[in-house]
Amino acid sequence: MEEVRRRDREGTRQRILDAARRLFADLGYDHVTMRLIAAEADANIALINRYFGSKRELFAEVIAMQGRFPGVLEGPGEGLPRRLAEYVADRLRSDRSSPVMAALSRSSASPEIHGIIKDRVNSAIMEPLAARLSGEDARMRASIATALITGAGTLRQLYGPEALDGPAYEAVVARLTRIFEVCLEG
Amino acid sequence: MEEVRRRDREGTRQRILDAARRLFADLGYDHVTMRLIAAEADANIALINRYFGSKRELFAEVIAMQGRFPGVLEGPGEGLPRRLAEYVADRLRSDRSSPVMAALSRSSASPEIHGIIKDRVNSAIMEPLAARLSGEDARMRASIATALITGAGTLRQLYGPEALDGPAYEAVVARLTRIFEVCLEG
DNA sequence: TAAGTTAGTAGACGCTCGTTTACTTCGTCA
DNA sequence: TGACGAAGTAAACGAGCGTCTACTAACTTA
Repeated sequence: MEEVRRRDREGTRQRILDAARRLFADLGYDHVTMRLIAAEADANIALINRYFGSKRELFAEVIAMQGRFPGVLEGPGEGLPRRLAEYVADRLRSDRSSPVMAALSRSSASPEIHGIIKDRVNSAIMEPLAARLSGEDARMRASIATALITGAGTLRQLYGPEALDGPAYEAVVARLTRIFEVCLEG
Repeated sequence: MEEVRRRDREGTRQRILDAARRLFADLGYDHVTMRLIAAEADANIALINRYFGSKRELFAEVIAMQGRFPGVLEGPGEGLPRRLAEYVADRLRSDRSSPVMAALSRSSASPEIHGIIKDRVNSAIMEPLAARLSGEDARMRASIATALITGAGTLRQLYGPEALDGPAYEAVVARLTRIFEVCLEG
């Protein structure tokens, strides 16, 4: 009954990348082991380092994949607080929406990859957000918004999908929209 | 020149506890090793488990120590947003103010201590904060405030003490105060 | 079909982790 | 003074980690 494995370099590479993205998002950098990635990808552990060099470089490649977040920053400026609010509310109830952001906030305490995370937060959130803001202290306001976004991830991790299960989705979005308005206005 | 160590059970226990509090706040649960705690406390590694049982139980004892945060929630209700804003602004510039909170947000991805952290966030922040709020969705508003507080810790960890070094301290506090007002009002 | 390239595999390497055991030394009190 | 309890110590345990090497077997090409 043993299935004979077909050789497929690109396919195997992709399976490893997919498994790593899922696991890093769920568990964070430290708690994902090479053997766990290999098992989840149904691939041999030695192939991970052959295709990606090291665990650190694999994480860097996962993080470099664009998540959904860039979509939030596009579009008209007036709807930005609302789109940020929807993004945060989505993250709070179902996690799967942005695995890259989840991996970022779950791995921020690992010194080995600190630079990778900092660069990605800078280039994907902080800088594009600050560039959209006018008035003084644009970077400060962008930082507070970033804190709220990442904090939502931590909260979700702590309490699970039912972190905010009481109120209706629309009430959460409305509250967050007003907060982001106050946060971002010049 | 070798100093002869005096036997001092309580003193050694306290040195271990202090070292653990510092290290857990700086590095998070996973990246603090028993040997690191022993070296920082200038104590033998075997004494840690003799006095505290295990690394996990030592962490629980560190977390159970009351930090400065309860002071924020006391006092008149009208000044609450301002006090929360000052607390968050303090955390963003100098870290030492609340080691327990720092340890919490830096260890939130460790499944081994998930229950400890969740219980502490609940009893020290979420529930007392929600109890102070009137109107509907008190818990939702408390959760958003908690997300902002913990997110500030993550930001601080990512960017260091200069996370918000541009603007004046007062400007940061003013902005955060307005955000917490919008966040908490019924 | 034979030779060469390369995807895939098994297993070990050196290291660090939390924890534990066996032991030594200090201090106290009969 | 001598015995005993306890504080402190050194070293090892087994397990898990990321990484690497030697090997097998599938596909390609001449």
